[in-house]
Amino acid sequence: MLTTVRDLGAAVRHRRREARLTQAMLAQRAGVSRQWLSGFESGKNPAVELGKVLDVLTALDLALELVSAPPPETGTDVDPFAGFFAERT
Amino acid sequence: MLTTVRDLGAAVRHRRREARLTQAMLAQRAGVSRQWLSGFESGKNPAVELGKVLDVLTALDLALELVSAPPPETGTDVDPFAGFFAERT
DNA sequence: CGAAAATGTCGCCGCTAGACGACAATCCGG
DNA sequence: CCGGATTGTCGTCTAGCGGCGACATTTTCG
Repeated sequence: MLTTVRDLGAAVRHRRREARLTQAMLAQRAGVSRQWLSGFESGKNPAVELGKVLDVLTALDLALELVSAPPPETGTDVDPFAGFFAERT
Repeated sequence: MLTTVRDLGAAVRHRRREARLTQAMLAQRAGVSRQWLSGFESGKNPAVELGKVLDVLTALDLALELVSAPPPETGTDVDPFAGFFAERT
């Protein structure tokens, strides 16, 4: 489950290597700069443009799925409609 | 399967409404501006920052998964989670 | 129907991601 | 150990994202 930019970057790197592609190759296929890809895979920039990321994923024949994340709260709540009480800080 | 910023935005909007949150509320919880959220849900900006998007997803108890996307050619891949959210036609 | 809430949109502006070129640092095979 | 390939990083510059405030529009509900 991917919740951070770092996770996503690492996953991409893993996948790229499986596909035996260099950063330069993938970058070109995805239409981004090699340097950008380098930084993204390292996850050092939390503000990477989503569009570019998706371009890279596409170039790797990958896509995203939305999954419900484990609520911080305890237990086994299988409640899709959870969270109707306002949490305020 | 989410391959575009638009899809992601639409999914977020859907989810937000299910959670009975206004843009303002969600925006605040996620630490983004209301206007930004408005634009993101409309998918009009392909260059939204991934970090902010992830913040919003987290605020909605959602996360991302990487799935292999069917290459234009080749066989039909199985994706168990297809249609998790309503697809915009 | 009318008022309030929710959402969309505009202009202005600061900030920084990203492109590019160049170079250092690694990695890796022969 | 050496040479090429791969990757990381550093400047510089530009474009455009995002925050904010204000207003228009749409939706909701009494």
